[in-house]
Amino acid sequence: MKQEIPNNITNEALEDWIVNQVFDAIIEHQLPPGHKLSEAALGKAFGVGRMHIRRSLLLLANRGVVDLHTNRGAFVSTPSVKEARNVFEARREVEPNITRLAVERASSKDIDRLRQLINDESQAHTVNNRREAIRLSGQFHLRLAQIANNEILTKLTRELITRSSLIIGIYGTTRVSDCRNHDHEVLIQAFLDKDGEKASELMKTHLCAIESNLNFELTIENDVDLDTVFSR
Amino acid sequence: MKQEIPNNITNEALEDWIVNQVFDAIIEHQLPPGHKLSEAALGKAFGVGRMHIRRSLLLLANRGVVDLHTNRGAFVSTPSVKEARNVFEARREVEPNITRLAVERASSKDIDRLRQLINDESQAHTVNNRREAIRLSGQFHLRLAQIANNEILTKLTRELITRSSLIIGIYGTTRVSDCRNHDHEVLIQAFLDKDGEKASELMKTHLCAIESNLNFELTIENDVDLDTVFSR
DNA sequence: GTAAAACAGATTGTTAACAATATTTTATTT
DNA sequence: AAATAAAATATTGTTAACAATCTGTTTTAC
Repeated sequence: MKQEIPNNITNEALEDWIVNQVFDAIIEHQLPPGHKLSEAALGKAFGVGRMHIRRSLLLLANRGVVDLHTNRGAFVSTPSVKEARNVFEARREVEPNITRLAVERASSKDIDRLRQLINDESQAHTVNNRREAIRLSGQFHLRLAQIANNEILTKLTRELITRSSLIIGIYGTTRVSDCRNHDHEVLIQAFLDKDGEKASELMKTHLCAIESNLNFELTIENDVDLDTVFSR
Repeated sequence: MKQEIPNNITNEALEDWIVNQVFDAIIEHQLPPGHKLSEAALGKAFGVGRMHIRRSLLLLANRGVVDLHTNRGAFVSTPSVKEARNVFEARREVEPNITRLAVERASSKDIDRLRQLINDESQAHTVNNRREAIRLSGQFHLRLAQIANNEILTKLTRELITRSSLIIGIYGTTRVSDCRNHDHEVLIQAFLDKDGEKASELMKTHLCAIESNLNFELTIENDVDLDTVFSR
């Protein structure tokens, strides 16, 4: 059973789409850390040639989601505890400042859309959609960078979010984003008050809270059938 | 005349090496912004197959150094004024914090190596080696992230430095890094005093100074022979 | 004479076969 | 029976040929 590729997809977007599919599967614990990603199996699962798979794997490696070993192939990355700590330290150094910028530059429409993201995330939690909740939580942080209106900062943030999502997906406890939902709401208030300093502080403690809820005990998973993972 | 490839280079490093060669050529104004990078010409210049070239171009595109257009090829990126502003805004938001961390974590040996970099940069200026001066200036900033001892922050910084170097290479006035050399020396003093706040402030003003020395009037260059550019 | 259309050339995108390397299985020896 | 060695299998890396697309030129029509 091969995955259905969306119609009218451009060549360039195809590889991005594959990248996201694989990434989501990792977040959902369907592809455990260290799992071998064979080119042939992926190609068969997605119904595309090896070339596209190889390019996608290169992009995934560039994002730190998989590790490439010469002549041995690609493996789902297993972020070390140290790397996880580094990612959150980086976020603590970067995102509070971005949040301050975002407060300065946010329109009322921006704030509305932030609120919408919070609602969607809440919804995902009530239906126990773990992947979607993690994704939306990341989207919230990414949106802040977009509001700050700086493409470079947005790209940096996206990289941090990607790594974070991987880490939370692997090491996060089930309700980790749930108990944080309130943080996002308080942050909204700081936006309404145009209080950049407050928002910056809130973001910092928010990130500390997320990190403190990680659990670094790995669960070993069994065999995986790529065709099953990528078909629905 | 094809470029000589270093002996005993591993497959993986080959593409990184090509990436750096192309990047250097762009910094040195040998490859002007907007210039078409044909796969065949590059392959011939480096004496490697198209596959390696295509992978290198993908990596360069990922770094924002070249733009890829489907069915049309790769072109040297022309950072817009807006993008240049964004890069420096991003650096102002990120690097002062990294500098503060670096001050907290720097050993006396680290400080010595920073001083060495400043000397090398000075040397490059005296012999009018523009590319080397830009590279070393970037190395100084990168070293700060390494001293902060966080691989993620180091990677983010490397991306910012890469984009910056491209921008300075294209828009920078000849003596831009020269008059900034003193800034780096003052920064060293803050390191010796273990004054993280001072260092953070100095970094911020330093970055503002660099940005204010950019000149956004493009000079149009003529034809380029890749074989000549990449051989010496 | 200008503009549109058709053609020729060149360049990129894709596929498939081949080569090199790693992994697994089998066989042999102690 | 365990460990090592050798062969078979499978996987990745590379190359080259082919297809699709674009670019520039020439031709043709108005």
